[in-house]
Amino acid sequence: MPVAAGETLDPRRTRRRILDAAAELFYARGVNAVGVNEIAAAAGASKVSLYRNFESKDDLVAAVVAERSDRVHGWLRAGSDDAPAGTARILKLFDLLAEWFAEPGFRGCAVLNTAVDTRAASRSGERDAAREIATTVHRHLERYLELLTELLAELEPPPTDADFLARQLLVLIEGATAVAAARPDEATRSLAAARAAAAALIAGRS
Amino acid sequence: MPVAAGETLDPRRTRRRILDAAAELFYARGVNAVGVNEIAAAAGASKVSLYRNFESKDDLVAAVVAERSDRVHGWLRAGSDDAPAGTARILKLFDLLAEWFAEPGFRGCAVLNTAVDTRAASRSGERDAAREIATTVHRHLERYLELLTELLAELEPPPTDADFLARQLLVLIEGATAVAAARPDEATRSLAAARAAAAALIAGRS
DNA sequence: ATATCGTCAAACCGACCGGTACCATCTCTG
DNA sequence: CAGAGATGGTACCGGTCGGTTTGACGATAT
Repeated sequence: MPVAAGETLDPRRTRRRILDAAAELFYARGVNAVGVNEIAAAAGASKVSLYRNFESKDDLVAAVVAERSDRVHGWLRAGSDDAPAGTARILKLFDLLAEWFAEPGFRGCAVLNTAVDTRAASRSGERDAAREIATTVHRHLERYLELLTELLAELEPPPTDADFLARQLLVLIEGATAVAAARPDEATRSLAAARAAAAALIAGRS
Repeated sequence: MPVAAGETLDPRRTRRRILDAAAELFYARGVNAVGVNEIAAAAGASKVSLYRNFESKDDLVAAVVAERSDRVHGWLRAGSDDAPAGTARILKLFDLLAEWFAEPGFRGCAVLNTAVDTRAASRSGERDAAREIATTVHRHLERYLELLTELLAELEPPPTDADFLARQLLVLIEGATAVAAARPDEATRSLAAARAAAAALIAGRS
């Protein structure tokens, strides 16, 4: 959820501004509750420019969620490799999430929220963009598993059931995110519980 | 997610049919993707009847989600008290969820999904119904914590940190639900991971 | 038989939806 | 300077949204 450091803020590039405005509005209010007119206005762009850069609203949604997934994972990887390898590095992920959850505009995992918003379309394979969104969601979770599996492999001794343990940690992360989104006032408590559970599971690995 | 046994199926009561139709459509496609016309048609009722029974669409949504929360918790309590008290009864919750996740129309937790669908409205306290929805979501999670705390108290010896442990189990449950909703093909695996994590946390309680 | 109640279909309302056409403007490149 | 391309403003398209109105129909109870 952090603003990526390396990206240019407003180089007057229309597509960039539209993507940023859409990401913010979609995250705050949901894909279905935000119209293209409002996105264009918030981006300081015209609707024509929006449709010159994106085939459709669904296409814009797909682009936004893909970028969001990239940013989340880039942020997690960048933020965790400071910590010493091993258990500390895994628990650092939870500390990073704690920062995010405490931010004012926190509304849960943008990727999974978008999956919920577009749940109807992404099933029966109607639109290309809808399927693209579903693919991004799948990939988002898989990248979580990849990251967790890598970090688990750094343990000494490495766990024999790294895949299974990684999935448990993923469930803890997404569970804490979902509960925290529904109860922002208890976000810190839910994340602390998840972090402690992660530590206990790692310590008791087989 | 089961059909409640004790309720009359179709006693020609209009309000009942509207609630059932709305619940099904909302769950399958999301609150924002279903219009009142479609709900009335699916219920075999007229739009006038819908608006005689509910003040607004938001009011209907609030009624649907409240009923859903009741049904879920009634189902979990009824299904778990068959199992012997102790660890088995807690793990029985995960087995019940496993059945649910395997059903064809599974789309995640209806209550949390609705919270995501209505995330914009339920914040700034605009509509009464929107706040009612937020309250139902809060209560839904609290009932989870109450149930888990009760079941944990039955352990021998009871855990000293039952509240904290209950929150960990809640995170596992909702995490597994969220991940399973995004990846129905891996729903069973995610839930198995959550169940094993729950067992480990309970076994290692302080 | 009359009155009441809930129901129905259909037309209708203003607002907004996603998406497009048209044209004036601006800014880069040559 | 000239031309090309991207941009923005505005009006517009058909369709759907949540919600209301009207008037008739069929019960049920007095």
